[in-house]
Amino acid sequence: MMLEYELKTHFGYNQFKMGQKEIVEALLNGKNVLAMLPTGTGKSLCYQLPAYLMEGVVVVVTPLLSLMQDQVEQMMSRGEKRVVAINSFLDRETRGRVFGRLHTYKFIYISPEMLMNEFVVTKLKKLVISLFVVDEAHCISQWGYDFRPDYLKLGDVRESLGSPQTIALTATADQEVRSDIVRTLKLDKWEEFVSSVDRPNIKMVVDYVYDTKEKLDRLLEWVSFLQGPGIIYFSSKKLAEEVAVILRDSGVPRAMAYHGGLDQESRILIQQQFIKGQLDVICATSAFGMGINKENVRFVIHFHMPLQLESYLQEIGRAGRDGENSISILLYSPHDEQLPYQLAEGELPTEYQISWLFRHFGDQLLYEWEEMEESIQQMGGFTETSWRLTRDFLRSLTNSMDLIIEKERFIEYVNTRKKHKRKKIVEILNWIQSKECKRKGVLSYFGEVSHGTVDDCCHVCGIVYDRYKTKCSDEVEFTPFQWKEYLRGLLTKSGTSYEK
DNA sequence: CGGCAGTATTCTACAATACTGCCGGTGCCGTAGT
Repeated sequence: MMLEYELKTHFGYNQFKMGQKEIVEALLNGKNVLAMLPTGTGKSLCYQLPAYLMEGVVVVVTPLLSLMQDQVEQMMSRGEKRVVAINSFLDRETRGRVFGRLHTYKFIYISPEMLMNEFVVTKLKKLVISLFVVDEAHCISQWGYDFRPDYLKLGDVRESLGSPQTIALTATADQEVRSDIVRTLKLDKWEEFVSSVDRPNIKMVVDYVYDTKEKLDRLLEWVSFLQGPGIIYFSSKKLAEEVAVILRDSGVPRAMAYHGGLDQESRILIQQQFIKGQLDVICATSAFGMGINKENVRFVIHFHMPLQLESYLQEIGRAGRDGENSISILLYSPHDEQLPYQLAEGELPTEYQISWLFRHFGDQLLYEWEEMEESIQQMGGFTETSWRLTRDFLRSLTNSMDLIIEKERFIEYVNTRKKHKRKKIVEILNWIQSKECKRKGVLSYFGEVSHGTVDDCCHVCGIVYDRYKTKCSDEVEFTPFQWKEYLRGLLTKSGTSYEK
């Protein structure tokens, strides 16, 4: 009753969406919360509403500056002026002003990296923090160990802020990731709200092809067959660009590539054009997605397999936000898993690189190596990510440490991480190659039981492909599984099996 | 693993083939600031 009134006053809604009220109540009862809610179900309301009923400021940790910006603008347009984003976009002058009147804000959005800054933390300590929010909390587990290590230190920051009441929000996290989040943030008592990851309106297809050439042919067939708009995911920026060109040259003029190598301006432009319906197809890398709210995406195609099932689920989850039927297609050809393996390994230094480092620099690693950083990275052939991990390790060394022992410890850590990454790839690979219902496979990975299948579920259970056929063009006839016969013929002849 | 670019090779000179080595995805921050 009471809460509905507040909901109406602050947000203008008459009632809560599924799951929101319970979370709000738990927060108002002083509990820490880990909430897993599907995207588009109003995650931000879960902390914004309680914020108004609590004394003090809300600190929101967000992974992307663009998300931060979106949130702030959205709140401003709703009339909430006491909101600020603390990030590297702030020029010196604004920064000074912001810190000068920090206590006047109700919502402070901030990146994990900024929270590592002592000055920032000192300032935050002086405030009464009613709620500490970690948005997209799966980033802790997915990025924290190597890509953005500051995510892993959020728990320490939280502690130094006096362990304020906390809510971690995410859309996709299996049991392991959820306990990772809780452990990292050092939540002692917490309540979990986990809703199903199943999206019955998104149909799942794995399309097994013979090689890359056939994969490209299949991709073009699918794109001309399927109703747009759609997203095609690649693990290569170059290929994403190339396919966008091919599509534009072959009857899909409104296709563009999107990846992290583009400058900020083009990224925003392409994203906006897609959202506004001025583009039909986006050829993207994993850079595309977080925070993109487009209702009517009709298909998601994976040209390359993602590095883990969580990513897959998150990426196909960008389809069918409007609840309408949508289709996801993963193209798999034998040995495709090699690319994920390579990418995953590139995040970590090899044992050889670590040994080389110790052999060549010995005691220097305790003191004067930082001046030679660049050349060490170059000479040792460290990737940007693997070097950062190595560098953080070197920085943690002190004079009193035994280098041999520390080296072994580091190698062991790296091996554990490597094993974990390989396991993730094996899991998605097993799912790809399994002959079971695809939905069932994904759900059981997330610890859920499939609630029975409908007629239109996945390529194993059966799909009415014509439902996803493009409506605005008179395409020639398309037989979805004709290629299978062709493939079978090929394989029988060569005697190889693509399922091994 | 597969694709690609650059170089080497090849039965005399242009153009095709072979060999070698490398690459492949995600994003904060940076200074000084009360």
